[in-house]
Amino acid sequence: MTDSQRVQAAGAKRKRLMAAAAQVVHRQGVERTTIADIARAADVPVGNVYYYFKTKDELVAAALAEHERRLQLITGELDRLPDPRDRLKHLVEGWISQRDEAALYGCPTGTLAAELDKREQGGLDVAAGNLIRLLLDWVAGQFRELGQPDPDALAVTLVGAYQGMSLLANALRDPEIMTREGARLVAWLDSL
Amino acid sequence: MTDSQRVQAAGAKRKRLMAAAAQVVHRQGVERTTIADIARAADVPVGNVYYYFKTKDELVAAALAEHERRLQLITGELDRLPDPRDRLKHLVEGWISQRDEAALYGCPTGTLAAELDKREQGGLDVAAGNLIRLLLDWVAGQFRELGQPDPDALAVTLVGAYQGMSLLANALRDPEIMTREGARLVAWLDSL
Amino acid sequence: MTDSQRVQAAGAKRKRLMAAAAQVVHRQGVERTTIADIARAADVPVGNVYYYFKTKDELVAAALAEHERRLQLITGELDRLPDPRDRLKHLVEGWISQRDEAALYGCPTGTLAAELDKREQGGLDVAAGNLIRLLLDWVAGQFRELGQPDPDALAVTLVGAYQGMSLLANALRDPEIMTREGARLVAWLDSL
Amino acid sequence: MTDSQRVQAAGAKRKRLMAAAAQVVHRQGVERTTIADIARAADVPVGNVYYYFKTKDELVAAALAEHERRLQLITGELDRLPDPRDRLKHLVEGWISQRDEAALYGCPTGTLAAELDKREQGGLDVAAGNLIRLLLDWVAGQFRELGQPDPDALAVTLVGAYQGMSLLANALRDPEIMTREGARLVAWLDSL
DNA sequence: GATGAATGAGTCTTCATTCAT
DNA sequence: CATGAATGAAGACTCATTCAT
Repeated sequence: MTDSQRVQAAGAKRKRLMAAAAQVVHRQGVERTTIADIARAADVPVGNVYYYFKTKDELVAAALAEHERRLQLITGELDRLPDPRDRLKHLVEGWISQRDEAALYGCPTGTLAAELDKREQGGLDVAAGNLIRLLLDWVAGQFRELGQPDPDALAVTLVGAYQGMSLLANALRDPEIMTREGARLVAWLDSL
Repeated sequence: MTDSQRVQAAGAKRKRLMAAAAQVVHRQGVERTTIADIARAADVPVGNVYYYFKTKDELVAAALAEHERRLQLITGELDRLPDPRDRLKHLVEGWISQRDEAALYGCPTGTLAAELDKREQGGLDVAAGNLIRLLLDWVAGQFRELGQPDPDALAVTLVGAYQGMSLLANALRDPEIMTREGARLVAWLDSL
Repeated sequence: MTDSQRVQAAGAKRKRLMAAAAQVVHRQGVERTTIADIARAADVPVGNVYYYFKTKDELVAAALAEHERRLQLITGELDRLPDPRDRLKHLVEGWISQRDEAALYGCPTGTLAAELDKREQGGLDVAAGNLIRLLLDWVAGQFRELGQPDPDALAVTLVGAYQGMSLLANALRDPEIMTREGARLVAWLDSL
Repeated sequence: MTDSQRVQAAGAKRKRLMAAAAQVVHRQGVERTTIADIARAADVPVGNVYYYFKTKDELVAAALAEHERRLQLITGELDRLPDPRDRLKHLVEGWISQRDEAALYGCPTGTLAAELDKREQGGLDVAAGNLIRLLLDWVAGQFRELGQPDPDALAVTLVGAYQGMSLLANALRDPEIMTREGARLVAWLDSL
């Protein structure tokens, strides 16, 4: 193994841990997830996890960062579309396509934020809030480009609707809620 | 102390525990709440809790039942209004009036459902779903009375919006989100 | 078991833990002593230790308190002697009588203070210092009664000599150092 | 880099590790010092430490050896003085000049010996004892040259006083104890 | 029923030591 | 020799649950 391969492997392990943290925490929640769970999912010995993340909270922060990375990927992709309305509609369609995941585990960011907001220390609640704000800001930017009078309020409405429908789909174990509400949102976007 | 007084006292203790469970769990989340936390809030000795609730899960179920009781109280009150549209508008205004609580801890039912849905066993996830369904059904009933074509879908939209705005208010620590989105919902109800 | 017996038993367990903490910590040092070691010595299940002492540091503080209690016992006993010079001489003779213990584990208070002073947080270093100050003050009081011009300095000399001879006896594993240095101190006291 | 330079560099690294071990262990104690602490202080990668010292105990032994080396330096220097009484007085004055260090961390050798004597295996306790014996023997030699009847006992008294005053200065965080007791020792040496 | 105390399984975290290159 | 990474054996601490009166 050459040096660059080793560095890659090390970076790869860190990435595996981040992805595993994001996935396992999404499925089980922060509090019900043990370091051992994440280690197992990433195929890393427990003791070794601490080489990459000094505390469980750092792993949760890494999960948040992973979700942020994914959000950036998605919005980056959408930004290539010329029409902001199309961007928003594709965003909603992406949500709909994740309906089964949402019905099983809810929105990754939303459920994480809800759980972390129960904490009083550590600042992870703020980090989760910032992640949601990132989405809100991007959405507001699209409404602004569309010439809407109050883009921030519209962003809250759209993202709020997403969070609400994810929560209901999850609570009722019914992915079709995502489909129906998603369709309504697309129609609403078209009506603006 | 007579027997009936004792029974009353015992019943009172049970009620105190349910109310404490509902409150503490709302504030701290299920996993971060210990039996001792609830016992302290209810002013009941720890060892005694188990005479009323055999497991922690039963206490969580009791918290759910307490929220159901409160929901029944609210809808029962609203049912006295002659106009179903008014009932829904008052419901939304009630949500707005709870904005500070929502910004601090989110919607009691929604955050509880989100957390319990991460579980695979015990059936508490179903119980939480049923509680939300209760609200959905009542809301759908109002839309039905209003002669709306798809009352169930409208109920999902309204309750989803509530869950979403609560989550955002909580994540961003901004109660005004409740005020603004609530106003939008009232206007929407008026427009139907 | 009656209530008073139960209270006694509970108090007895706490005392057992304090005595065990004092002994085991003296023998093994703070850092090499595990909670399990103390629990075993006190014949208490590990988990139960935390009912009485919330952290390991509290157990160490309890060991310090135990040593303070013993010091109070000793000085209280010595105070019954009419002559302050006799009190000091008996104090030294007590040290000599502990020579085997000293050769094996050093002075309980001194070794504890030396170890705790390596810490930066927690305040246990200060507590250990206060314990030593207690002995210093009592000794200074005797010198004062004897009409000595600088009782505090003499106390430092006497207690310092005790700490030094304990450390040397321990390091060289030679209890006779206590005997010889003790005899010198007694002669010195007589010469004042 | 030539071979001899490499050997020199390697030797330098070893020396850096020994010095770092002596310093860090003095400040933090053996048990609270990690290999990583020493490696960092010596600016040596952690994994590399094991090429020089196979175990942590060997590093502690190296710290002892470093203290022995320093002791040899000091006594070697003092041996150049013609008068053994002067040698002892300078020795004491050296202790006084280290008073701030003593108040913060105690006597390096004494605290190390006290901590190592809590161990049952490994022989480090014996090594620490030997180091102290080295000092005792040198001091006894001076008293012998002075024609004192019991030089060994006097050495125990002098070194014991040093250990005691260091411990008290450390426990009470008061360097002036070193100054005052040191002055007393100098006067005592003059009176012999 | 009431209560303080007891129990032990589970979790996070640290760190000496070893390994692969 | 050099080095970052790997490993696993502890150890502190928590807490749901049970027990003895």
